[in-house]
Amino acid sequence: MTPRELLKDAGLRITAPRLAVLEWLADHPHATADQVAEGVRARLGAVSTQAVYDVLNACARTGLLRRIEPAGHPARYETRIGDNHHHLVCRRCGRTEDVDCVHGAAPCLEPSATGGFTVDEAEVLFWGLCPDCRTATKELQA
Amino acid sequence: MTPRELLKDAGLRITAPRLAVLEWLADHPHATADQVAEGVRARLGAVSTQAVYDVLNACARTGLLRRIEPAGHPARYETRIGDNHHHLVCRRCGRTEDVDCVHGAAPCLEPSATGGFTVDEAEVLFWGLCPDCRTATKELQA
DNA sequence: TCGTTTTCTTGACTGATTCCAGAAAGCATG
DNA sequence: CATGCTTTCTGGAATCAGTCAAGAAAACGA
Repeated sequence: MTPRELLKDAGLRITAPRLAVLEWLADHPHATADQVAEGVRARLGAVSTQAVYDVLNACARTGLLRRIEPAGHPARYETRIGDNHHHLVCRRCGRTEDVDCVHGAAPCLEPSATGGFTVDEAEVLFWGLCPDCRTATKELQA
Repeated sequence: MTPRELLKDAGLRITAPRLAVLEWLADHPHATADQVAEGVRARLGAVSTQAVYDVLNACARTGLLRRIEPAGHPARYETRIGDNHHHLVCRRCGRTEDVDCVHGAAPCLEPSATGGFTVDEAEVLFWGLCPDCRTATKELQA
């Protein structure tokens, strides 16, 4: 589906900032709001920060985008949705990559005891160092 | 081990704020920095916010405390460490509860492809609504 | 084309957390 | 049990990601 169709189906108005955000994000997964704003401005010229946040929030709310919020790092967004995959996050730079599920379909999706909670999502985050940061850290220590 | 011994073994100086934080947190798991500060002040009198953050960071760094940072909520701390258990977080109020691992020892600890990352932790967070917030939400809708 | 509704702009604001400089402990040593 | 070095605490300013609010501008159903 094109971004245009996606917006329409989600009941959102079709605007230049929205199209630009969705298109740019399709080519640059796991980008931060800041990076999205930069990318969108490169295409459209001036776009307010607020507009970018509005678009990201509206799309995340309607399921067009998925938001990942790794502890200690700004949120990142991706257009790959619908398949519950997980993420690999670099502790140092926040770089994020997709990880498909190991144990088949839905791993760890069932907590052993919900304590009365109504669970609607299981989030799995793998923490570590990306290749670049590993190299950088080693050099620091040497 | 007493808080005193824990600090000593970790190579941290034994100070009133540190003892108070560890003791209070042992009785109040999953507390936020704010709640910890309040609890500590109730015992010791004036303690700066900064001191509380310093203690929490120092203890988290040396492994005496575990920090949980649910997206959109302030960080929470707990003294239950060493057994890689997971958490159940309420989307609405941030209330956090422990969840033991379903699939035996280390579930989902192995991503299918690390993409060059060095993984050192697998974090699993279950999102949902706690009993109180579920009730509150229902009432709102009614 | 019009009027309603949503979205965008600008700018101020918030909440959690960190940075900084100096004062006040802790503790290994003599 | 003094001494001095080092870590920690205080107080206050600053940061950062993100939100709130009011008015202007654009979308789209009729």
